[in-house]
Order: sequence, then structure tokens, then C-alpha cells
Amino acid sequence: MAYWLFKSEPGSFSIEDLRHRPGMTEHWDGVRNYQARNYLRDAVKPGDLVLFYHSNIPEPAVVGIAEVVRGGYPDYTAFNPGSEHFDPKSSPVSPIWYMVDVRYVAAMPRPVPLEQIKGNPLLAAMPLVKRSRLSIQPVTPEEWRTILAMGGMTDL
DNA sequence: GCCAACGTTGGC
DNA sequence: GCCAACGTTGGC
Repeated sequence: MAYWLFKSEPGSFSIEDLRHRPGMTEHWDGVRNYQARNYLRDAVKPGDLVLFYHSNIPEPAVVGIAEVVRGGYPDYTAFNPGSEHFDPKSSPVSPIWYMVDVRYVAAMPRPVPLEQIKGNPLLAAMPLVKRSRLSIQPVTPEEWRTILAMGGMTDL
């Protein structure tokens, strides 16, 4: 079982969107970066837990927890010319892009803002802190525990 | 809205 | 295969 951090712009998909569809799984699609793709295709597995991060807003923050319910499979939005994520180079026979499915687990009692994450020496090695734009990134068990504690979640 | 970081594209 | 140009991400 592994831990991850997934970024999303809340304007397109937020923890609230996930929370308001109880029991439903959501496709985490549209990832169009090779390093992130490799994680989705090869490493993200059912049962893994995810820090849900809101990016590109005045106070970016970790806002909740999701669980992976299906590991990497071809991102079919790449096959659809009508999709904003369409990629003519990807096809069902040789897909380039991958997606996973997640379900809602919890919202943080207190969102953990990027500013606090940057201020915690235990979290200094996170790609997030090192100004990486990577939208799917691994999280160590220690980082996971630290961020959950900062967010007031003691029971996960 | 700006712009730094950095990934991708394409000419050579 | 290099690298300049270009596009995107995402913090501020």
C-alpha cells in the first residue's frame, strides 16, 4: 500500500465534487505529463491512499483523502476528438495516457495550506515543496502522517 | 496577471 | 541528438 498526492484545480474538480457523490468512483483522467503518467500506469494501485490537493487558487492546500479503487488503465478521454484532453497520438491499440479511479474517504478537518507544508522541515523533501509541477507524486509514510496530523486527522 | 520553472516540439 | 522556441503549470 502506497501513498500519493494528486493535484486538482478545484474549478475543474474539487474535494467537494468527490464528496457529493457518495459511494461513486471517479475517474482521475486528463493527466498529460509523462512522469505523472508513469506513476498512474505502473505504481498507483487499488487500496493506495491519496492526498487531494487544490492547486492554482489563492491558498493552495491539501484538503482531503481519497482511496484508489482501480489501478492504471487507458485514459479514453484521449481518444475522443470532442474532449479537451484529446490526443490524436493515443489510440485504444497503443494508448499513451492512463487514468485511475478513486473514491471519497474524508475531507480534512483543517485544510493544510502549502505555506504550512513549506514551513515544516519534515516535509522539505516533497516534490510539492521543491516547486515541482508534477501533478501525481509519491508521499512517504512519514509525510503522510505529518500532513494528516497537521490537518487534524488522527484516525487514518 | 505575471513570470519562473520546466516539459515538449521541431529544425537542423 | 542538440537546443532554441514555445506552451503549460501553478505560486504569488
